[in-house]
Amino acid sequence: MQETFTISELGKEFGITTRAIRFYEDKQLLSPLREGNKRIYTRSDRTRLKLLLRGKRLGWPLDEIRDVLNMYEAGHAGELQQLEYTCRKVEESRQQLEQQKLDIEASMADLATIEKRCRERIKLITGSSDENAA
Amino acid sequence: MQETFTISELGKEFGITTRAIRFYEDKQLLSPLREGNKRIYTRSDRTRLKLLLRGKRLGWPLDEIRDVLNMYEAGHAGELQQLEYTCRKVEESRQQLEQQKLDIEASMADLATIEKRCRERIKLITGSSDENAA
DNA sequence: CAGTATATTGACGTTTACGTAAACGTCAAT
DNA sequence: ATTGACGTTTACGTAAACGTCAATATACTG
Repeated sequence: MQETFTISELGKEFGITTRAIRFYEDKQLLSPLREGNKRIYTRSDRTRLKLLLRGKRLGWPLDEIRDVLNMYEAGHAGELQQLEYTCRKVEESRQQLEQQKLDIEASMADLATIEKRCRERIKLITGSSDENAA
Repeated sequence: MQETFTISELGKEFGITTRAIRFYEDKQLLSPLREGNKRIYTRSDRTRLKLLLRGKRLGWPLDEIRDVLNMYEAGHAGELQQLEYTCRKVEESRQQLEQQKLDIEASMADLATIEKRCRERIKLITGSSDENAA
């Protein structure tokens, strides 16, 4: 694996535009190095981006994602206040995830019901009658 | 349980504004009856709203949620085309949910790591040293 | 050295999901 | 008769999350 990446490499890898990546930087979710004025992304930056996109797939707003991302570093913080704050935030996120988990279970069950009904009706139509036979 | 509901009843029950509920109607996610020009919501409408909000907690856009909601009725459809289309859509949604499930597992694991680090550091600070003792 | 590819920074446009206010109707209670 | 709580429509505003130029710089490539 490479040590560093360009913006377009990351864009291709994750299927997003460079505009989006710069936007994330604007919103303080990334802070790549500069070589001249070109952005250089480390493997750590790449990981942050990967985590960011995971958060997006869960429908989280960018500022929440930013907070979670910052917890990774805050876990090493020196100040008690900061550590305790992070702990609380972790709990919040955990609860959100639990709720989403429940929502997923429920949705899955519903989809299963729908699909079953569909398949039964399809079988009824295509199987038994001659209505549409050539 | 009541047979019907007013817009503000539903608003209160689910902690959303009436403006939001009307907006969902505008976007074809709800279609309450009218009594005069006042909206009357049946229990079925209420269920749709509940499912809608579940979709929102999963970060789904409203038009996707609308499609899923419509599957409930499409499951009873008469046309083969429609039934097969619905089946495909169900599969899509199922895959999305699977992906979100994976994302949740991964996020949970990460949060656990962060919390562990935090608690260890906190123990180090509050437990051993006299740095901040009165 | 002109051309192509890749990068940059603005600036403005767009979509989604509502919020907010205006202006009005309806009905019950004071 | 008016006040207050609820409802309505219409219209404009707004925050988030980018997309879409345009103008510019830098680098390599034939």
